[in-house]
Amino acid sequence: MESVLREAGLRVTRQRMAVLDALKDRTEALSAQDVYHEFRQRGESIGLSTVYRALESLQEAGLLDSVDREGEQAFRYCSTGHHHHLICISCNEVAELKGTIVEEWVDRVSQAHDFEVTGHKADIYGRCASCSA
Amino acid sequence: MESVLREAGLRVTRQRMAVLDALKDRTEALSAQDVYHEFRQRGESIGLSTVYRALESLQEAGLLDSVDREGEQAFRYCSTGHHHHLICISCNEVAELKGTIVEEWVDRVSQAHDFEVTGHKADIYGRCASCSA
DNA sequence: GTCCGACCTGATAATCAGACCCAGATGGAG
DNA sequence: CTCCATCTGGGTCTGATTATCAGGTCGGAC
Repeated sequence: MESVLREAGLRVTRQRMAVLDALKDRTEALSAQDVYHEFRQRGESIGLSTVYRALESLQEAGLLDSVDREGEQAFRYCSTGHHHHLICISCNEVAELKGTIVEEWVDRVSQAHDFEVTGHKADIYGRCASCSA
Repeated sequence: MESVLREAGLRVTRQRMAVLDALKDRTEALSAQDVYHEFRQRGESIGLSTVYRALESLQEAGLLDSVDREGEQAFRYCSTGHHHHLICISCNEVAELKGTIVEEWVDRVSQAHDFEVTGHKADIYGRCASCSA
């Protein structure tokens, strides 16, 4: 686990490991505020700024994916490689979607419009099976 | 133009017409702040809250589409009917993309995951032909 | 193991989009 | 023309995120 941080050129600090731990083995997306409050409730001390920075650098390192949530950004520990998400707006559960259909669409339309793509969003929002039951 | 507002059950006010005018005949997306400052520079008086409210109701009425911009929401006057966008991050130009490939993908994966879809995002970001030149 | 500089942390202040409030203004139905 | 539900403005509030900066710590060099 530490090695991942090292490989990303990040120092291994208690806080970064703690943030990574908070997200590892979870399939929901948590916002910086969520993570911060979880630590606080558990009595662990960490600065809010640190949580924001940790999440940002872990995302840049490719360890976390971020998903848009009404007015805030949430993060999920995801497999490497590009993919999309199925996001439950009720429990924040996020399922990964592999596949290249979306990318093919992006390539096709961007070429047709002579458009230089820098990124795309393709996520699905709704209620997961257990929440809609 | 007024009729569109009426049909949407909205009163026809100077402010709403002005906001609609500011976006009509333009292919870029403008944020509430953008619209507000445009009015101010032109010496026209309008409240910021009013701009937010006007954009929101015009969007609900289906006259405007909104696109995500780094940390803020921007609006574009679009054709009716569901579609996606090609968004230039340099000049805010937004092109409409018709087609159903994305919708088919959404249907397929949501059924496979027993997921009740409430919405999806599928927009492409980059630089338009003239900006990347 | 010790040292030191670069990087990291945390508390607080600053920012920034957007929501809220409420008194006053005004569409538009009758 | 009247009336009132709706709309407006502006000032305040909120909540997420970023900036600042002094002090702390990681880890390569020795």
